[in-house]
Amino acid sequence: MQKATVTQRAIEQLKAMIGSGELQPGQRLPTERDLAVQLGISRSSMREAIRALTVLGALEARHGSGIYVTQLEAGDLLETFGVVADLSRGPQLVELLEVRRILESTATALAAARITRTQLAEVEDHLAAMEATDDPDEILSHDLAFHRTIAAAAGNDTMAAILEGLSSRTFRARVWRGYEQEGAFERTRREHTRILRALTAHDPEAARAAAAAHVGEVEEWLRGQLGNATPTPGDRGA
Amino acid sequence: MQKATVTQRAIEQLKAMIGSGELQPGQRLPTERDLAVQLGISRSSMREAIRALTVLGALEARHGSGIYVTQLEAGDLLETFGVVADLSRGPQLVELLEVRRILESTATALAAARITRTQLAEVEDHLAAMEATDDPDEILSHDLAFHRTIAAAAGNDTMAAILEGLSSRTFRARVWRGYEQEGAFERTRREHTRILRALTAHDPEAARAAAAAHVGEVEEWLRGQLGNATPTPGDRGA
DNA sequence: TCACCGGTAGTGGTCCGACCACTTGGCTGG
DNA sequence: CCAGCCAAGTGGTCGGACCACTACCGGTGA
Repeated sequence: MQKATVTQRAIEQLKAMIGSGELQPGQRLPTERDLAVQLGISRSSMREAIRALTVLGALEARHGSGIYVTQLEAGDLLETFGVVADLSRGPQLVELLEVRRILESTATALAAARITRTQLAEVEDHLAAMEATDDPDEILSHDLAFHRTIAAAAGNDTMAAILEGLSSRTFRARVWRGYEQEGAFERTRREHTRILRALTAHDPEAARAAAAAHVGEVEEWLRGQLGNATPTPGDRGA
Repeated sequence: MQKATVTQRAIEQLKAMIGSGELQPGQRLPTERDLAVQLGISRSSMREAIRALTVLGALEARHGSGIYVTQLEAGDLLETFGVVADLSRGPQLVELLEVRRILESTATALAAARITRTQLAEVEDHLAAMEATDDPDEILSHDLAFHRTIAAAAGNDTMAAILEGLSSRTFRARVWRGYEQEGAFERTRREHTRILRALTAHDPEAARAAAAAHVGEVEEWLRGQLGNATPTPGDRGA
């Protein structure tokens, strides 16, 4: 471990400082120049280390102000999860959907037990908004909000953040481009309605089943696409 | 979107090139200097962009050789997940364990249905090795391998990679330091044995229950710790 | 007195050019 | 023919300069 690059070591040191609590959430770090001196490296290398922790969601650099530790909450650290979904291809997309199915069904079940009247109304609004427009972008947007609200109601922010990454806009846009063109719209509408009904009835088991079926539907469709000669979005043929 | 920093834009461009398939897995990129010229930025900024995609697991820089696109497999891209676990604190650790419980129980259930004789033997070996030594490090090591082998047998590499991150060495070491000191060893042994029995019997439901109970045990313990005054590992008291 | 505003010191962002460390592949000499 | 050396090319590091932006402080006028 002695032969690691200088930058890599700087990353580890910063990570250790954050992990050990030496650097508290929200706290401001010394300047890039000072940090570089402290760790005995050049400012260039220091900047690379900072950039690394920035993309990981642990640090945040504000131009003209300074470098700060994020709140280290689920949303901050799991933002990179969306990148994974964006760069995944072919069979891996199916695996991701499988993970989503597992988590989403559980989250929906939890939500059924815990959801408040206010949250329930919000879910209903998004469902209504989906049916009120023809603009695909807007539909997708409300679809995402529909599931996001449910995930939030489940009460586990970490799970919600992961699901957010697994449903990121570009990821879904890629898959849905083909999916919705097969007239799957009506089916999606029915599935969403069933989920909402289960939530309203506070019936976890029904909610779990409805959510699993909903995601599983897309999953199955995508699995079928992979067998075809027609290249699936995100599947760059060898 | 026009006002983003130069480096940030370079990151997006590289990401887009990979996502669109313009850059294939394993392919070698132009040199840093050439890339900088292509995107019209300095080499410093280009290096930061490359560093960013390197920590995300999308690129790999080999000193003296060049920059290459990774295979973009689950293991490559989800490596950052371990960092999340390392930097999470207090209540967030419980949420992570909850996610792990959900995924691990499902993975174990899947494994029960699909596991081969060879894999089963491997799981058994790790269990035996755990009981044959007193060295905590070695025990933890075989414990991780025990679950890793099961996750692999489930047949979903993406899920296995996520679980790997959720069980990363430092994460578990932090939690276990206190956990195992409460004589939870014997209980862990019993739980592992029950999991193995369910796998051997190819009984998914029993496997799911055993795995959920296993993780849930630690989860409950940690939840209890948070209420105490005694600072939990990873919980830097305000 | 207080709100406004201009300036200014300090911060991150960008660029440049040089040199170092390592890999690779070809060339040389046995 | 092969082993070993050597040189070109690559990423890694460094230092310094300048730009863009923020935040704070002081003066100014109502």
